[in-house]
Amino acid sequence: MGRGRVQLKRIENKINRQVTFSKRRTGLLKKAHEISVLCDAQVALVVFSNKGKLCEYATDSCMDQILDRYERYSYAERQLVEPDIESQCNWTFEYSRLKAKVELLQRNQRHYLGEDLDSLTLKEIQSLEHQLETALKQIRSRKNQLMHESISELQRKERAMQEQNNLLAKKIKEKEKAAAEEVHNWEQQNNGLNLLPQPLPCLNMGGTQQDEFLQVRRNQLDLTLEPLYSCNLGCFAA
Amino acid sequence: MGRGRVQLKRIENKINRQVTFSKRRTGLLKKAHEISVLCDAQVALVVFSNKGKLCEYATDSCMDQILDRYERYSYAERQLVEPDIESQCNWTFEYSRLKAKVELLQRNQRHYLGEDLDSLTLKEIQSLEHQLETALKQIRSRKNQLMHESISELQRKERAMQEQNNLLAKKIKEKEKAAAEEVHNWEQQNNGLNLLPQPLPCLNMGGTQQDEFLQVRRNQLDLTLEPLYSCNLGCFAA
DNA sequence: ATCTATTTATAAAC
DNA sequence: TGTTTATAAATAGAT
Repeated sequence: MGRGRVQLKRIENKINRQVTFSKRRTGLLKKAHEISVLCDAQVALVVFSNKGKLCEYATDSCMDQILDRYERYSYAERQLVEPDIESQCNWTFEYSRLKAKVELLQRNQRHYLGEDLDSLTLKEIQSLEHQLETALKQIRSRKNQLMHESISELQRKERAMQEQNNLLAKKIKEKEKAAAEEVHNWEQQNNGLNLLPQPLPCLNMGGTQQDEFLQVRRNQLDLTLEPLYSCNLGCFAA
Repeated sequence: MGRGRVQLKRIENKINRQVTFSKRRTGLLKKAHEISVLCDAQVALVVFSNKGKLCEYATDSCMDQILDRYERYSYAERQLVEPDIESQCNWTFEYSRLKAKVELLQRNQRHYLGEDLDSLTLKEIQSLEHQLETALKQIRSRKNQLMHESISELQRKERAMQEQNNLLAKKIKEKEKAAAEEVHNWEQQNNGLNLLPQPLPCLNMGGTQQDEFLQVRRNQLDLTLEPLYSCNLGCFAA
């Protein structure tokens, strides 16, 4: 929307990116609010600009409530078997243990994402770098594998479709031939005696009769082929 | 947008509301994705229809990460009010929520370390690769910073030590000079008369007396210098 | 789901 | 950031 068509691709010009961000953020928040009101939906929207600035919208300003609901909803999906059963007495301990674990994991995660590095020593940083390099190698290897698989699959499909196309082309030819023969029969039945005396070129015949005949023949062919073409297009469209 | 102007007010007709919801939800998700890509922003969007159906969008499919970031971001603001207050009754829920969180974090961690990749789609793998590349850039940048700091620090130390060395060298020279003068005095006091008649070369004198004297002088110097050298070495070793 | 008339959103320019 | 304007997109209502 706007004077130029827009490509879905990072805007490289920093100024433009910032301007567009600002405008679209406004639009996005507006639309979030609209759907929330119009359709009675509960919406939570969190946006971090690439500079890290936070901007949020939540229906009725209940961000936490909605995120809680979200987590409940998605945890329910993730959790097939819940543990429970822990005896009451060591819950407190278990709970704080888990809490500590979560904090540690989150700290690590931040490091894996290149955040919060100031707390690390040079040695730790180097180790982290090495870990991520190794990980990246494995990830790229897996990516390549998946891409190769995807390519093979596509090639397989391509071959299958090519075969199907050939088959369809063959069918079309057969139909054409059949139609041509039909016309031939029709010629013999209706013009047989008239045509027989003229097997040799007759230069002064004038195109009229011949042309008319060809036109009729074409119309027949067209009518015959039309359903076939439709079918073919249908196959491609599917 | 559309044939009629729209009022920002709950659509009462249930059918229309549902249809509008469906259309606008699509639009909203699209716009969330667009701003995310175009402006390099991180977006998390959660929508519950009024029937309770969940629909979500998150940049790079990292909903949990973004919500985590959000919580960290807004945690600072909340910290004043939050903690305790949970009544016992929802401990069970809290506990399983934490447990699920731990599992999720561990799963992510494995991915960040390049393990357990088979469960990811190509798209997810690519997103992971991109995340790690970004992280690695930041990590390397931090590493460089630390190394530069380290280098500067070492250079500073080097300069300081150089100065100290110069100082020490100067002291040594002074000591040498002092020692030489002492010797000179000693010569004058003890050998003054004997030496005066021999200012001219005496080829047959034999080195004994002179050599002995020099040896004594050296010992004096050595004794004087030893503690100084130790100190100096101590500085380098530190 | 598909089709349009219309309203909105927004890219570019200032 | 705010305003303007030409244009692209979204979508309300109809089918």
